Amino acid sequence: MPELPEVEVVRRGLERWVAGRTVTEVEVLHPRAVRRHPAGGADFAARLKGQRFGVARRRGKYLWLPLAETGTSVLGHLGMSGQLLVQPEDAADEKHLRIRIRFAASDSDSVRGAAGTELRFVDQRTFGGLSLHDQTPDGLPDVIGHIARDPLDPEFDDAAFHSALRLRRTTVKRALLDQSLISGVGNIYADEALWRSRLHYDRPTATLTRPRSAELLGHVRDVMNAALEVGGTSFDSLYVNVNGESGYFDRSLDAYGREDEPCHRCGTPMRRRAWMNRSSYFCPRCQRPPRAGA
DNA sequence: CAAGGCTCCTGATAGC
DNA sequence: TGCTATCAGGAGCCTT
Repeated sequence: MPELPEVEVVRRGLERWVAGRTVTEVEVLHPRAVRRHPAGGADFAARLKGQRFGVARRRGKYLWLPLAETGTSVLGHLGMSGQLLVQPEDAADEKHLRIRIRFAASDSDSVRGAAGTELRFVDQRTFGGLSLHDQTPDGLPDVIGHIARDPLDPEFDDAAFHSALRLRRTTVKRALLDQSLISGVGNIYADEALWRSRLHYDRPTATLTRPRSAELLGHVRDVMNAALEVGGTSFDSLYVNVNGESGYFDRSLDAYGREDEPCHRCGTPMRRRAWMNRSSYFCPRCQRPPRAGA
């Protein structure tokens, strides 16, 4: 389940292996993978052919590859199970291969070690996809104008985030998952940051003091940076990191998936609650629910 | 307009 | 063994 750190790892892999390469052929193998491209798979392939990729960019969980000299970008979202893989052209197709992008083998294609490789979008559950969009003047694909800056963005405005929390009539975990308030936080890291902050997921955002929201934001950043450290190294190895598997989940989770296991802080069994068609994991002792009607 | 709920999808797993 | 039910979840879209 890729969240911001995993997507950033993928972005770095794309920067290393794909930037500067020229597309020669595009195969769309599943229509759902281009459903955000209204003109359809054939149009997507035709318009991409012959274009040269610039350096991959990211906001929250969205990433995009600007096409040099056109003012358009290939926008990608990995959804729940998406992967972008750089594979040798002769490698067997993955079971859930959805889109294949082949590159020129010309002399101008000077990405070190990338000769004979192609870019593949693989996605089991088909929540993710690729699409082509015009860019706004600030370089953002036009369809993600509503996505807020993410907490690792140097221009993220902490004070504005706090003000927005105070104004909202919602609860803290909903706010963390609201990509128009803060982007890049998914269910897993939301639970982790709330656990670290000793905040219950149902606490109304309007009750958060400035120090509390600052602490929460700090923990969100800590959790993401820790995951990035584990997954975001060694981009010289083709197969390891372009797929965004950080290995972080197995080792370092304090909340997510730990129902009935002892809280790493106080030993109380962790609980799971059905919440918004998914789960919230929390420590009933460290993360006390808000008073009814508070 | 804001808030919250529904829905898309496939594979792993549990239960009978 | 083989079937069915349940769960996982990002974010666009719809309803209230």
